[in-house]
Parts: sequence; structure tokens; C-alpha cells
Amino acid sequence: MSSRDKIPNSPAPKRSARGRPSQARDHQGRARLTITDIARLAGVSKKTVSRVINEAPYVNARTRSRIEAIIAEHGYEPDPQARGLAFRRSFLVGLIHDNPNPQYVEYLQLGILDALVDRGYYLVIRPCDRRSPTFLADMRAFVERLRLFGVVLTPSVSEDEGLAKLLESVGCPYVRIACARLDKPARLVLTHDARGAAAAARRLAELGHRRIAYISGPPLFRSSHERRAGFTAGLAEYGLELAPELTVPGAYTYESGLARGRELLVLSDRPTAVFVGNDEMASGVYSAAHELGIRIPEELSVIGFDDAPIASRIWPAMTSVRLPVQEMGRMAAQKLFATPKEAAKTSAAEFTPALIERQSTAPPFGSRPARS
Amino acid sequence: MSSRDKIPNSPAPKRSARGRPSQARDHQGRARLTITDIARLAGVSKKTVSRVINEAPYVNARTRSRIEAIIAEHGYEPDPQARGLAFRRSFLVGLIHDNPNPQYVEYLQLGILDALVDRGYYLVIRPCDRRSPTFLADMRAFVERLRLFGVVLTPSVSEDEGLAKLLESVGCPYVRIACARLDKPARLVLTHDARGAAAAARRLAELGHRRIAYISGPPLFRSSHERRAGFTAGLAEYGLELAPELTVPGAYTYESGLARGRELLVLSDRPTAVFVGNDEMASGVYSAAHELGIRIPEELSVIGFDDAPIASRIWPAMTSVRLPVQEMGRMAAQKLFATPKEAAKTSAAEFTPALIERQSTAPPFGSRPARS
DNA sequence: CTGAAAGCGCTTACAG
DNA sequence: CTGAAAGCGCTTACAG
Repeated sequence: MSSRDKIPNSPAPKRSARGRPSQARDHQGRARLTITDIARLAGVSKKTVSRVINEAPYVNARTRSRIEAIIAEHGYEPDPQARGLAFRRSFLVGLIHDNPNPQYVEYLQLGILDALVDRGYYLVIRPCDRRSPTFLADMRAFVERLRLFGVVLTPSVSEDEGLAKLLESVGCPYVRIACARLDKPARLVLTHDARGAAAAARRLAELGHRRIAYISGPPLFRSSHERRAGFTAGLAEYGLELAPELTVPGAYTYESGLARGRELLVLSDRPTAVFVGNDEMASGVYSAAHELGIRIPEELSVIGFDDAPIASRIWPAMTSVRLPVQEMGRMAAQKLFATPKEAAKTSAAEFTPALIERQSTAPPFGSRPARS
Repeated sequence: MSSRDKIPNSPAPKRSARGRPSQARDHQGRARLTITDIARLAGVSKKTVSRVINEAPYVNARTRSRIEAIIAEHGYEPDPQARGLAFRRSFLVGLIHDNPNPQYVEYLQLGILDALVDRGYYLVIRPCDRRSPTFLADMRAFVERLRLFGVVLTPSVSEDEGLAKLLESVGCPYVRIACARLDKPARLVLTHDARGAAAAARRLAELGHRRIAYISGPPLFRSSHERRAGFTAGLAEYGLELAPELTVPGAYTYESGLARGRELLVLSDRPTAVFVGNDEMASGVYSAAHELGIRIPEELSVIGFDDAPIASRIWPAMTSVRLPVQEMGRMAAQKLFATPKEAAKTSAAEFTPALIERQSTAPPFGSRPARS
């Protein structure tokens, strides 16, 4: 629409042409208050006002409260850009993500914002593609140009060592949300995916299932391996093993769940239960079962992972494994604000998923119910 | 975790304590290039470099290309914060939203970013609650403190006249995504929800349905009314009317869809088809039908709206009405960059939804198929 | 076509 | 406990 941006990354603003006042004024035409105004009003220097704003020590208690009163009275708020320039960093936190699950990303954002809003920080979004040839360069430009205060990383990009090293070397604080101890505690929000998967395994074993299938996520996602490992461990507690022919690779997509589901359910000795790496794929398994006229849960028990909205909306409502995504986002952002001292002795924020039981599991077809 | 932020909105950064270099240097210890360095390297003044960065006229072509070469060679990128301070506005675009649909918000973000990334602008997220007593004050603080370049508004907050007036008065450019002509063309990405709903009506009418129910969204959403109006109009083309007892209010939630579905499907003369205000509620209707043993589409045709992921994952796959959300986001952001001249003669970006036919519709139970 | 000066609204270092 | 000076990295307004 505009020809203003022929040179990428070098936009040429024409604010005045767009009718915005060229001075710091609000809509009444009142000049916007600056630190200088507050200083004048309080009869002190800018530096003293600055000390109050930044909660610096060595300010006379009376002077401080007088200045605070004036600040409050006028609703003065320091300009983040000016502070940022002087501080050599911004009041922006970045979210770098490549998670294919929209509601995961959305809830994470809400959680991060919970932690930022009251602190006067803001959230800048940056989706990415780890496989892009310019991935690291792009991330670096993002972080450096904006002089980000810090950055939150979600799976699977949180598992990228190249990115972590880059951020470290550039001096940009970061927190990884991950399902394995990939980093030091101060930088880690750890989800125990394996434990959630183990709970799913136990549930199926307790119901009496023996022919149990597993549809994994893609190898690029660490969670694929953690969930599988946890599921295997859970089965082992009951002396069960994952049959190789019933262990198949998916891609965390509906389509892959549908395809793997069709293959599994057509087997002569088909499984009586299936644990699926995420709900998205699990809904594909549902469709496969419907196609083949196989009833859930009577003829096939299904457990998913994520407790995505679809889990409770699909019919019959699906048993799944839930992680408190919003809370995880809040913790991740919070960790960014730890002082070095706090960071040194902090532990990782750890989250154990909960098995949310609904209507998609039952004892294996033809067996006697083990519970009732 | 930290005690650094006792005064809300007045964070006290301690970057040096966190180990970041106190000067503009990259991780090799090289000082980060500034406009002064480029000027020195090119043997010109800062102002001339500035002119090149901003694509200002009146720069000798040779001088310009020499400077551009030096900029490219060193990978110099002007500091957005410094430019922002001087320009009195930032390179940030805000997304203000209160849409309950995560994937809607996510795809919108992706679309907005499509338009921003190459221009060197960034996206800041701000969820909100129109009913909060501090709503307008919060939005104002957000927009003014960050000196946003502009802001994108999504339904239903895009329908808030108080917010629009505030933005206007503060001089913050904005674009509304809305399903009615709520603003001047330059500020509007218009979705023709009514047309999509009409298409749904025609489809059901053509299949031979006469007892047709409608579950609306909440009155606070303009789309509730547009969709209903469009649906009514579509029926009218076939001489049909929406029976009052089959027209019920929902809330755009799964739960409300489930509740209204139960009520409708239990009627002695129950509908043979239902058009539901969004897919989220439609999935509730699916559950109600399942509970009652009513088969979709044989005994009940269902059409939703949004073409949310669940529409294609649920069984049987649901016919729905699709809007190109990502494209809408891109257009909205793009409109923010229009010059005043362009804005004056621009028209609204308009989008007509498409009816995506899947497996949830069929001729009314017991009737002879009208088509085959 | 180009540049020296002043300024955007803050903070850092240095004095006192 | 407080302040005057210089600076963050850019741009505006004014000269030439």
C-alpha cells in the first residue's frame, strides 16, 4: 500500500504527515509530563526524580514521598523508550515460539502477560522456523535490535542448543520451557511429560489392557521421546511392554493421527487401547475409529496428551494429560526477573501433568470389568 | 521472585548486575556500530546517514550508494529505541484483543507479523476485558507509554466506540477488524459474516430442510446479529422463516452449545437442521446429538461458523463458514502503513466467508434427497 | 545536496 | 543525601 519501505528493516516514519502532534502532548493539547516537569514541580533535580522512579537508595524519605505524591497526582509515567535508550535495553520481553498448537501459544502468552503487566513490561511475539537457513540470524536481529529484557522459549525451539548459545553469547537472558533438564535451573521451566505419560500407562494397565498401541510425536520434539519413555516405564510397572508393531511414529498432526489410526485399527490383532502423543493426533484416531465402526471406549480406549480444548469437545470426551500452560508462562516470565543472587540459588520451576479422566477409556472389549 | 518492582509500572532495571555489558557491544566485545560510526566510515555527517536510512530525498546518488554499501557491509541496523525517542513514537504495533478463540488470535498474529517483519516493525500483544472498570485507562496507558505506531483491534473489542474514540483523540492510528461498517474505510477490515450465514441458509434450504434452528452468539458480539440477519435473509430467498421457538441465544461457548442443543433436540417437533453461530457451540450441539442418539447428518444437519480446527477434526467432519483470518491480519497491519493520501482514497478491505462443505449436512430425515 | 547544533526523555559517572 | 554535566543513538529545524 505504501512505498515507504523499500529498504527492508529501515522504515521511514512520517508521523507528522499522519497528523500526530509532533510534540509530547496528550489529546487535550497538554504537553505530556516529563521527568523535567516533575523535577521542577518538586523543586529537585531530575536525578533525584530518577532515583525515586528507580527505587534507588539514599533519597531522603520526605523528599521521596513528596516526589511520589507529585508523580501520582499527575499520573506521570516515565517514557520506556527514553529509559531504554539510557539503560541500553528495553522493557520488552520476547516470546520465541514454533509450537503448532495455537491454544498452547495463546495460554502461554496470557501467563507471561500475567507476570509482565504489573511490572510495566510488554510482550513482543516472534514465531520462528528452526529449519530456516536464516533462523539464528533472524533471532539475533530480533533480540539485539529490540535490546530485549529477556526471552521465553517454547518447545520445540526451546530445545535448540544453537539458539541457547546465541542468546547466552549475546547476553540476552532467557528461560526455556522444556520437558527435560536442558539448562541450568534459573533458565528452566520443566514439565514432567514422562510422568504424565506414565499415569496414562497405569490407567490403561489397570483397566486390563494388554494390547496397547503408542503413536509418538515427531523425533524433532523432545517431548516425543519423554512421553514414550514415561509410557514405557508406566507399563513396565505392570510387567507390560510396548509391542514394536504397535509403536508407530506420528507428527503431532491430525492427519498423522488419522493415518496411523487407520493402520493400527485394521490389524488382525488390533490394539484395545492407544496412547497418543497429543490430542491433535488423538482426534485423528477418533476419526479412524469412527470410519471403521469401532466404538470408543467399548472397543478402543484412547488417551491423548495436552488436554487441548478438543479433548473435552470431541465425542466421547477424551481422557488426556494436562499441563498448566498459563501458569507455566507466568513462571517463565517471572524467572526472567530474578536477580543474579536469586538466580544462583533458584531451582527449576517444575510441573507434573495431571491425568484428566473422561469417557474415552474402558476395560478391553469382552473382558470383565476390573473395577466395578 | 524479585523485589525490584515494588512500585508497579516502575521497574528498576539492574542490567549490569545481571552481567550484560554496559556498552553497546556484541558478544565478541566489538562495539556495536552506531550512526556515528557509519558517518565516520563514509566520511559524511550523521545527518546524511540519517537521510539514507530514512530514504529522504536530496542525497547525492553516489553518496547514497556509498553509504548503503557501508551499511550493508557492516550489517548496521539503526537502534529502534533511539529512533523512536527522536521520532516520538515507536516501531511497535499493538494487537488489542478479547477474542475467546485462541486459534483466531494466533492466526491473526501470524498475519499481522507477515506485514510487519519486513518493515522492521514488531508486534506487542495486549489482551483486554471491555467490562473492566479500568479498561479505557489501561488501553490508553498501553498505547501512550509505548507510543505505538498503530494498533489492530479484533472483535468484539473492535466494536467498542469508547476505545475507538480514545485512540482517535490520542492520535493513535488503528484498524478495526469487524463485521459491520463501523468506521471509515481506511480503518476497516470488513468481514461479511452475513453473506457466510446466508450461504449456510441456502445450503440447508436446498437440501430440503424446513424445521431449521439457529443458535446465536452473545448480544455483545456484533457478529451474532450479522450472522443471524444473514441467515434469515438466506432463508427468505427460499420463502422460509426462522421459527421463534427454534431461535435460541448461545454464548459462543461449548457449554452453551451443549445446553441449547439439548433443549432443541428434545423438542417434540425437533429441527432437522441447525445453524450454529460458531464452531465452538456447534461442537456442543454434536455432543448433545450424541447423548440423545441422534445421528449427524442423517437425523440432524449442522453447520457451524469459523472453520475452526475442530470443525475438521470432529466426527463427522463439520460443514462450516471460513474467513481467511491470517490474510485479514495481514491486511489490517498493512492498512496501518498507508500514507494519509492513500488512506483518504482507500476502501475497506473486505472479506466474504466461504462455505466449507463437509459431512455434517444431508437432506432431512425421511425425505427424498433433493439433489441426487 | 550537506552539515553543526540542539533536542527527544531518560540515566550514568562523577562530584560534593 | 543531592545535583550538574555528559551521554544513550537517533532526528528535527535551521543554515548554507
